[in-house]
Amino acid sequence: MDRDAVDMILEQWNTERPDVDVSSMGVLGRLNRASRLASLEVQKFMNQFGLEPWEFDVLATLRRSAAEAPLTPGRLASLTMIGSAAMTNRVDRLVSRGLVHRETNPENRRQLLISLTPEGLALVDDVVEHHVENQQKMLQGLSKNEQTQLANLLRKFLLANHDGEPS
Amino acid sequence: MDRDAVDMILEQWNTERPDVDVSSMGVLGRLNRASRLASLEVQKFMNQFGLEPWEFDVLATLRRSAAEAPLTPGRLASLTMIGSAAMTNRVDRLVSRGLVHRETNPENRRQLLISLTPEGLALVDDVVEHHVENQQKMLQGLSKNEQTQLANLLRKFLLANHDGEPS
DNA sequence: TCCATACATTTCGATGTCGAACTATTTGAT
DNA sequence: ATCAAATAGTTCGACATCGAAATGTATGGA
Repeated sequence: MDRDAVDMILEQWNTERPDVDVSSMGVLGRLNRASRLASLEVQKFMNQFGLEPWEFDVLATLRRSAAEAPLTPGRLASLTMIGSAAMTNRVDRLVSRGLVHRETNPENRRQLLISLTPEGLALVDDVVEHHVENQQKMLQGLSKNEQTQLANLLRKFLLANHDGEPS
Repeated sequence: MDRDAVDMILEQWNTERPDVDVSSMGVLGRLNRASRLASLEVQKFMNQFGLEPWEFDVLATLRRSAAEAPLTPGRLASLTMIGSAAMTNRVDRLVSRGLVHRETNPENRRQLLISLTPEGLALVDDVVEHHVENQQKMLQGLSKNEQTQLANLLRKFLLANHDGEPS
């Protein structure tokens, strides 16, 4: 098996601090780098469609939740893992691009309900197909079996570290 | 095996768009979430030592490279995966905290050489020990064997996607 | 030797996020 | 029925990053 940049880093640590067991960096360092690398690729990909990754993130969250009650900014924020202040900003921009609707909930006038416009729906339905194709290209270095293994190990990590969003 | 948040997301997609194979999201979605989760934990951990993660990142990069020629801002930037403009800012702050030294290279006055002060060295040497302990705690949901598998799969992903920094 | 080019770093303007303070609405205890 | 507390969203100021332009230094060919 070939060596990667993290192998070099671990070697440096073992030279400088042989008393410290840095094997955990072999896992978490690669986790970090792999995620960055994938995000960069998604950025390049989305830009081809005139989208920023955060825009797709919101649109896709709305699209896949179609069966549920309409989403509020707060719920959208927690689903996309950002603060509510940032979601105000994101919704602003998506509204002015005509991709989502923002209307106050008549049954609870503290909340807003965010929904896809026909344009937003058509866009996300188109982009998501190409997006998963692009993801498959990123994963083609791993066999289908290895992909499943990787997903399972990451799930285990997530569950062990209390991942999960509030109701 | 228990279900996590990503399982729910995949299920939603399968309901809304059964024509799209979203299994790649099972891998890359978890990769993203796991990395975020780990970064948040590192943030909390570093704050206990009065450090921001980016500060530790720079100090640790300097520390583990001690055997090599001193690092320039540009090299530091590429090793820590940020732009050179951001590294100017980081070094500024670390200098004013007295943790690193910045001096022009007499042999090439375009470059600067960044080095740890005694205070910076002592700090990073202390923190890194606790840091890896904290990382081990994050990984304790996985057996030693599973940790190795995970590292190997991530390495394979990284190599397949041309990770690696310029010389 | 001169000067165009390459290189290393910094400055500048723009962007996106965060936490805290603020406004508006609802809920629940009395 | 009233009002304090809880909830939802927005505004504000601070901060770290980015890409592009600017500055300063070195190199190599004529």
